[in-house]
Parts: sequence; C-alpha cells; structure tokens
Amino acid sequence: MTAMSESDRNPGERVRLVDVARAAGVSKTTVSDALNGAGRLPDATREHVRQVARRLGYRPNATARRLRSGHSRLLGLAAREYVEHAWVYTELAYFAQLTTATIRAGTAHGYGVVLLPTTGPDDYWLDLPLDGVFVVDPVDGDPMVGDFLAAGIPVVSDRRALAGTPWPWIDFDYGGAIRQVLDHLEAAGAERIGAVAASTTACFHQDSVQAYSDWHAEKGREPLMVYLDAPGVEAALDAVETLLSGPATPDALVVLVEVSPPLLLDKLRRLGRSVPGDLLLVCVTEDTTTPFTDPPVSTLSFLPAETADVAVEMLVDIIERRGVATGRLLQARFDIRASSDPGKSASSAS
Amino acid sequence: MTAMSESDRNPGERVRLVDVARAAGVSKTTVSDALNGAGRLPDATREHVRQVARRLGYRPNATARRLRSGHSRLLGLAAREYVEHAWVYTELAYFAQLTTATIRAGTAHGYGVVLLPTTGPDDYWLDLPLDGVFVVDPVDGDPMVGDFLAAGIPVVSDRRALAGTPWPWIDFDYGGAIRQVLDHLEAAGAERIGAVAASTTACFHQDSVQAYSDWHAEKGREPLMVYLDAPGVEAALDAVETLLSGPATPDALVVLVEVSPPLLLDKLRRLGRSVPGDLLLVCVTEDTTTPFTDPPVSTLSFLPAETADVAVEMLVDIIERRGVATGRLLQARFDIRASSDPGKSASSAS
DNA sequence: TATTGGTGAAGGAACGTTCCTGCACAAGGA
DNA sequence: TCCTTGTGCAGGAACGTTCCTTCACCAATA
Repeated sequence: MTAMSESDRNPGERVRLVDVARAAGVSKTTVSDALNGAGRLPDATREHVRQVARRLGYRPNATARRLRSGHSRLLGLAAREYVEHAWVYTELAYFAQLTTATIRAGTAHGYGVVLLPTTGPDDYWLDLPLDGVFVVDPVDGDPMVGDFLAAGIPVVSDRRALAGTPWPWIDFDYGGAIRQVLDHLEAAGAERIGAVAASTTACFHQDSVQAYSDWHAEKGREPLMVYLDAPGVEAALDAVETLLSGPATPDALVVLVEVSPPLLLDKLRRLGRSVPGDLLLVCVTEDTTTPFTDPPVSTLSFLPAETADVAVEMLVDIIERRGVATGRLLQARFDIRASSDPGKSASSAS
Repeated sequence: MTAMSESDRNPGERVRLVDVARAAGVSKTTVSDALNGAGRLPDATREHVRQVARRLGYRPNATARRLRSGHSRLLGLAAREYVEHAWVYTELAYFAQLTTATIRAGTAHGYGVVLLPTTGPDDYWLDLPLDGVFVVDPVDGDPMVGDFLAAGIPVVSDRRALAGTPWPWIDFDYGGAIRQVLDHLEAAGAERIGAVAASTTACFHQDSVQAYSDWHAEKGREPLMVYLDAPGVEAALDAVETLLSGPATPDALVVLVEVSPPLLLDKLRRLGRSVPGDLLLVCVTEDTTTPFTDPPVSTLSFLPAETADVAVEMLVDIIERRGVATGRLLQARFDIRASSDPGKSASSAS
C-alpha cells in the first residue's frame, strides 16, 4: 500500500524520518534540517535528502511533530446557538458560509479545522488537541468558553463572551445595524414594523431585540414582535403567521432569524400579502437566493466570510505569538432590494 | 489561568500526568492505570488518584496519547464535487446535513471531525493526522482518494472510487431511484420529462444522467436535458429557463441538482408555469422547506444523515480493527408530494 | 523452611519528531 | 606549528503519554 521501494526495513508501515535517513546515508538531524530548511547544510546535501524523501514518499508524522512543537495546528469551530437542540446548524446559510470560510482561512494558514458538534459527551471538547477555538454565538456564561479559557486555549468570540480575558474579540454593532434597517423602513413609509426574533441568549439576538424595542420606544411606536424558541422552518413560518394574524397588521416585516427568503415570500403570498405592496420585507440572512426572488429581498448581512477570516487571523496571531489587537468591530452590510423599496419594484424580477 | 494549586512545579503550564503522580505520591504508571481502568490497582488507590487528578484539573494531552497509541482519533470529511471551484459546499442542504451528521456520529464514537476544504495547497490533506476519511462524491481518479490509499489511511467513499481496495464503500442505486421517479411521472401523465443535471464526474450525476437517458431510450422518448457546469443559484435558474424555453416544452421536470425548492417554484411561476398543473416537479434535494412550499415539492432523498452514520461506523470499525463488511447499499427515499401529484394538489398548502 | 502465586506498584522504553550540543575536519592567521 | 573560526554533520534529550517488564511483599502451600 505504502509507496516504498528498496532498502525498506519497515514493511507495511509509513515511511519515517529514520527510514529516509538510512536510505540517504545521513543522520535524522540532517534529514530534518534539510526538509525544514534549518541547520547548516550545503545545497547538495539538502537536495539529495529531498529527493530521497520524495522517492520514498515520506510524509512527516503530524502527531509527533505536534507533540514536539507543542502546537497541534488544529483550530476548533463551534456554533453555540441553540446548544441544547442538536440541530443542523450548517443548514443556516450564515453558518454554512462561516464554516466554509473558516476552513478555507485555516487551511491557508496551515491549520486544520475541527467542527465541534452542538451536543456530545460531557466536556468532550477538551479531549481534542486544539490550538485555538472560534466560538460563534456563545450562550450566556458559556461552559465551553469557560473550559477553553481555563485550559489556556485561545478563544475568539464576541466582545461580551471574552470580557476580562487577554484575548481579542470580533463583533458587530448589531443594534446600530437594526436601527439602520428600521430607519430605512420608516423612510419607505412603514408605520407598523413587525419583527420575528429568536429568544436565545446569543449576542446578536439580544442586541437586535433591544435595538428594536428602544427604537420603537423613542419613536413612540408600538412594538410588534414574535419570538422563536426553537430552530426550524416550521416554527419560523408559524411565527410569521402569528405576527401577521395579530390585531395590528404590520405593513413592514423584519425577520431576524434565518428563514429561506423565497419560502417566506411564498408564505406571505398565501397569507394574502403582496411584497412590497402590502408589506415591506427585510431579512437578516446570508441566503444566496435573495437577489433572484420575486421581488428580490432586502438583506442585512453580518459577513460570515469576513468574520471567519478575521477570527482565524486573530487566532493564528495569538498562537504564533505575534502582537494582537484587542478586538475588531466589523460593519454589517445592508442591501436594499425591491422587497423593501416600492420604487424599485417595477424593475424587479430576473 | 490553569486550575492548579499547591505542590506545583510546572507554573503557567498545563497539568501533566507526572504532576498528578507527584501530587498523589505515586508513579505515573499508577496514575495512567488508575485513570484508564487498567492494571491491578485496589479501588482505594484508583479513587485517590482520580480525586487528585480532578482536583488539579488534569486533562491528558491528546497529542501525546495519539503519538503513543498510533491513532489520532480524528476523522476527515471531504466533499469533492466541483473540487476546482472553491465554493461553499455546506450551503447545499445535502452537505449541510451530511456534515452535521458526520460530526455527531464521530463525536459519539469518540472521534473529532476535520472538514477538508475543496481547495488548498498541494497535498495539504496529507499533513493532517487523520485516522480515516469519508470522501463524498470523489471525482474520477480522485487524487485525494489515491493519496490516502497510498498513505494507508482508510477511506470510505462510493463503490467505484474504492474498487480494488480492501475498504468498504457505501452507495445508492442512483439509477434505480431515478427510474422510480421517471416511472412515477409517467404514471402521473407526463409526456415530456425535462431534467436539470450537473456535468461533474460524481457518481450520482453520472449514474442519474445515464439512467435518464436509458429510460428515455427504452420508452422511445426524446430526452430533454440541460447541464450545469458550475455550482450556484443563478446557473441553476438559468438552466431551468433554458430548458423550459426550448422547442419541446416539458410537462414534467426532474431537478437533479440542489436548488432551493421555493425559489424554483417562484421561478417557474414567473415563467408562466403552474405546478403541478402545467408542470410536474420532482427535486433531488434535502432542503427542509419542501413540505412547506405551495405546492409541497416531491423529493428524492439520498439520506445524508444515514449515510454519514454508516460511513462513520465503517471507518471506526476499520480503525479499531473490528470485522468489516465489504460495502453497504442504501435505499433512496422518494417522497411524493403535490408538486408531482395533481390528485394531491387540492389538499396542499399548510 | 524454601517455594509458589498473587497483588500492588515502580521503572523505563517507545511513539516520531525537533533542536540543542558537540565533534571532526579544513582553512586561515599568529 | 598551534590556536581560532567556521562548516558539515551526528548524537541524544525532550515532548507526555501507554504499556511491558520487573520487583517487593505477603500469604499459603509443600
């Protein structure tokens, strides 16, 4: 199975450093130095060793290397929203993109990425040899964050989860972004802005609900909010129906949880609302369908790809002991499309 | 940072086995045996060591353990469709569910799961300390599969990628499943069944296209097929439009690539087709919205969660040297809903 | 009294790297 | 000629586990 030939004293097993050393007629120090560009070796020796290593198909044992260096070159990624639910979090476009971007960024920096499940045996996360962890949407007083902090493993998360630790956070001005959306809807003529929110303790949900409430209090408006306490398509649709069937019918809707935008439009149509005619719509989502729906849906995006890039960069900086900033505040992106802009509706559709 | 106290000669660092041994007044062998339930120790000693270990917050160093045991307790998961595209594969519901299920199953068996990116530095995958890999949708002569096989790392994938290796595969009768769908559409009265397919070399795509062609040849029908050569929402919608704008207008549509079902319905509506009135629709998708659209969409599912469970079980069996079957053929699930069943359309909608 | 057998526990090798230390040798300067 | 300096490489410790081997001790048996 293994690609080996000749002078092979290690049948059936992987080629080790010493095997290369023997085959090349040098010591293991020389092999190690030659392959890692270290030590004082003439180019001839270096090249010779490299060729022998290639010929034998040598691959350094990652575990041994890790043990020696103290680093595992492995990063963890955990999504902590709805931790108690054992759900398919990658199904949400936000996490799907965040996951992919984290993997890509990690690989680019030479790190593998271990995805942590939402549920599992007690403290299972401490048995993984991680150099650092990116914890997304930690719950209040998250035990996972606490355990990693206690174990001395760098954590990057949002500002409030890491307050008082030496590690940098990465965050958004969620409240400001929500206000921007509400201002936009007000300017577009909305008088009763409904909202669908989640009841988790995740930073985004708490901040956005707070911003929604504050904004309405300031304007002297009546808030129209409905909460979700579980993930899933059906719960979200039910919440929308509840909201629209209430006594005060909203003329605008802000969906703060990820729901498939075309499905939402479909549901609204069945509830007899036309978008944007009867109802202006803004979704907080990363779903890639939004420009292609009829009408295209306005979205507030919290840039999962950029977030992942920054998080990985921070983790790598900490692990490799470079200087590290205290935190980064990113800017959400608000894309206004026809669903919340009656003026645009004429020019909608693909 | 670390939770340590008293007799601590290892300031600022993690608690090691020897630290526990010193604190408990025993040798490291005793500590190791006590914690792992090995050796011949009286319960008193065992308990004492355990308490000391707990008190010091001892966690075995996963890397050292791995080096010693030869196992990394890490599984790889790779999606190889469109390998050249650097795309967000977790965004497809199929991979989202497969990923989550793999992670869950891995964790349940005591393994961490490393997600491999579609692109990266040359051979980067060989630098990860993996005990086994689940490769989904390998391309023809996939170099990743070849490299892992050559490195002696167990691979679970589909039947054809692993032909001639000692390792088990997991597969579906894709062709049979497609025929089942076509038979169903024929029985429902369809005369011109269009199909949207991908042009990758992934097993599913090749088999399903073949089955579609064969079925049409047998029936003496004219195939109406359009191919996608890139991932993405827009390409899929364009393909649908191309197909429906062609000379022979289909009265049924089988979508063999993952497209958001509500978005697809939206698109079809804009193209002036009512489902199932003008056009019967069956989607190969794992999207969770299908029961909630109007009309609900018939789906052919290839059970990502079950697939992942079986794959992980096989890998673990190989790694831990238990007996292993040669392969497993799973059965696809065909859920007929109103979109392909005019009779049901009356009782549709939520 | 020696011998056996079992129990409790310690010592140390090994896993495959990296890297520190040191040796041999050659060239150059006094 | 003898010391220095530098080059090219080898030896071996260390990373933190696991596990094989050894050993002391005590009770029971021949």
